[in-house]
Amino acid sequence: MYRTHTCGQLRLADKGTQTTLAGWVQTVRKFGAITFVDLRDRYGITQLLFGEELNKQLEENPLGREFVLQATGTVQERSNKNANITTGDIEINITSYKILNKSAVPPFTIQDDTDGGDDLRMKYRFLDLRRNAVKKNLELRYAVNRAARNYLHQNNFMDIETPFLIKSTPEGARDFVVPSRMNPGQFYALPQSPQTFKQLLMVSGYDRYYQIVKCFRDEDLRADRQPEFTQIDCEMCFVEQEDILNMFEGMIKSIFKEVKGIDYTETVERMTWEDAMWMYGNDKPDIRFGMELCNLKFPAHTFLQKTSPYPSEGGSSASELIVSVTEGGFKVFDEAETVIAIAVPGCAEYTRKQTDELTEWVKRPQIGMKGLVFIKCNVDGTYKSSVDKFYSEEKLKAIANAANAEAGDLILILAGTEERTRKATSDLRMYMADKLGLRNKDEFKLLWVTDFPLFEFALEDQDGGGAGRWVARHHPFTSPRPADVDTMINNSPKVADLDKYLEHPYANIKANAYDMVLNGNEIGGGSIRIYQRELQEKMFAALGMDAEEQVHKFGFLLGAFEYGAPPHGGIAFGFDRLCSILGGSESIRDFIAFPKNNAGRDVMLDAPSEIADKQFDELQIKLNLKG
RNA sequence: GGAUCGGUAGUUCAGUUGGUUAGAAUGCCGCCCUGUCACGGCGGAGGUCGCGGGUUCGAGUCCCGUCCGGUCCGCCA
Repeated sequence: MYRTHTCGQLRLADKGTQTTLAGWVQTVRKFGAITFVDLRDRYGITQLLFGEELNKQLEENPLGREFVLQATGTVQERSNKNANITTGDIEINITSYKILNKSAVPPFTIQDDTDGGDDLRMKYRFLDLRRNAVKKNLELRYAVNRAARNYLHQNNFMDIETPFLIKSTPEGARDFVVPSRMNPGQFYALPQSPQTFKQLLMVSGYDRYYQIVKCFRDEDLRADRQPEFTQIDCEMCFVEQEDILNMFEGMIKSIFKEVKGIDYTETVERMTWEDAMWMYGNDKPDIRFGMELCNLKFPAHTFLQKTSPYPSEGGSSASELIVSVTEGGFKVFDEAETVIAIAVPGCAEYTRKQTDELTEWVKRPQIGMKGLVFIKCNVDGTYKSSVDKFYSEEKLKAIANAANAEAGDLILILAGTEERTRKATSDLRMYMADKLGLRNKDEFKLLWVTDFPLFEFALEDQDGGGAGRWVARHHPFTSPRPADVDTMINNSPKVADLDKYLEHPYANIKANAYDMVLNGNEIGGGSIRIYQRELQEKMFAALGMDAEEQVHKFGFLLGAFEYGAPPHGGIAFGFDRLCSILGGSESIRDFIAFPKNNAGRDVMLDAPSEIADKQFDELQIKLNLKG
């Protein structure tokens, strides 16, 4: 037997117990005739005391950091206790020990505040995983996994595995492909999600399915994006959107309760995609704080005209103004497609240096604005702006009112083309919220965003000269809202005038789809699916697939829909991202045991790598590298 | 595909206007120390300044290229 207890187990109540521990040497503190050793395992750290005799043995055979040690002795009370660790009241008076294995000097310290950089830690990930900080993240991940499984099991969901070697259907993200030796010249694809399989399982009558499953996408990475990632993938039969939303906000609340001890009792807020874009400029708004967008000027885009929470005063067809900003002779506003303001609380005292810094921030290429207009709403009721010579104090006050600004607030205004300005204002809102500490990582706020557009129109040539086509915003199996089904069936997807694609009936079709948003992050998304062959064919056709291609790519699904496919829908949660948000981290890599770097490489394995000529021969594949 | 920041001791970093032998902390090695827990004291070793080229009397420092890493945009149904 290697051990009788773990290094996190023994307490003062165990005084006098004979024990054998096994673990890794964290530190060695030598004091002439006695030596203290901190022994670490997964469960904690226990102090070992080597007395005079054993100390002599240690001098002949010294211990080093990360040596694997087995030690036997008696639990005794410490004369100086350490309140920082759970075993701090006791130590083990060692009577015998054995070095089970030596260790090279590790390239960085195995401590919470390690001296190792990310690069080095990833190369020696097996050492990094010994650190408490990383271990806690993996423990949290396992807790989320358990909580999700418990909830889904209690609600009759059944875990069914689906294949990883499947068919390539390059609709959305790029597929990772795997050559088939037995079928030369042919390739499997790794699943971007088990989407079609879970729908087939619904056709098969497994009315509540789930899987915590790896998915693969061959796209460029980010701090919160990995080429292989894990989803909590779910599907249900005989449900409407409402049923799904209720079931899965239940799951998230259950996870909050079990993992974080948080009673999330309030109803999860809901918002249409149009409202989200209008009020936050973003389809995954962080609603823990205000600073909603104030739309001072905007083009006649469809989504803006319908749900404006600020009813326009009369309004022309080109732009509807809450407060006219086109009367002051300020060219930037006069010529802009869109002008949007936000009121930043309590920042009216910003200095010239600080406002200049904000201007530089919005001018960065990633944001891409040409400048920033500000209005200071002074505490004494006066207004001071960077456009004083164009606008009267009354006008500034009107803008401040429209933006819900209070005395002491700083109004920031961006102007430019619709899409860019809306996104930039949204980014600026998040940036200011971070600056003001309004994004507390221990505060959690959920939101359902619903009624996404079913289609997006993709111009193949950015200058507008080339062709364009409809693409599915969610995926091609998403059903339209019941109210929009007829619009879809009765209209041709053909767009005659590319400049006016927004006037095509398809641009207004909304999907029976929903995203769950947590603190400004999309943590899950799903939809009610199409389950009739006719509608699915219409959808494929709208995306530019002719009948032959449809059968070639998705014949199995269309065929299945002819044999009693039930109404169904589902959702998939980004498991890694959910864990990182619950753990208060920006990066999902911290919650993955063996992550890839931002070039998709595993720096520990040094993968991907070249393969042997023999392997190419067996696959009958030849390389044709460019450059 | 693009933007941007970084690469100097095992590690984390500093290095002035281009100028003597490239520094600090920590880790490592040796000696001392019976109550430490970030132990302490004394001493020591440790460098192809990512790589290649250029400018210069002289380059860690300036220029060009390249490789590696971080972040972001595009992309991610």
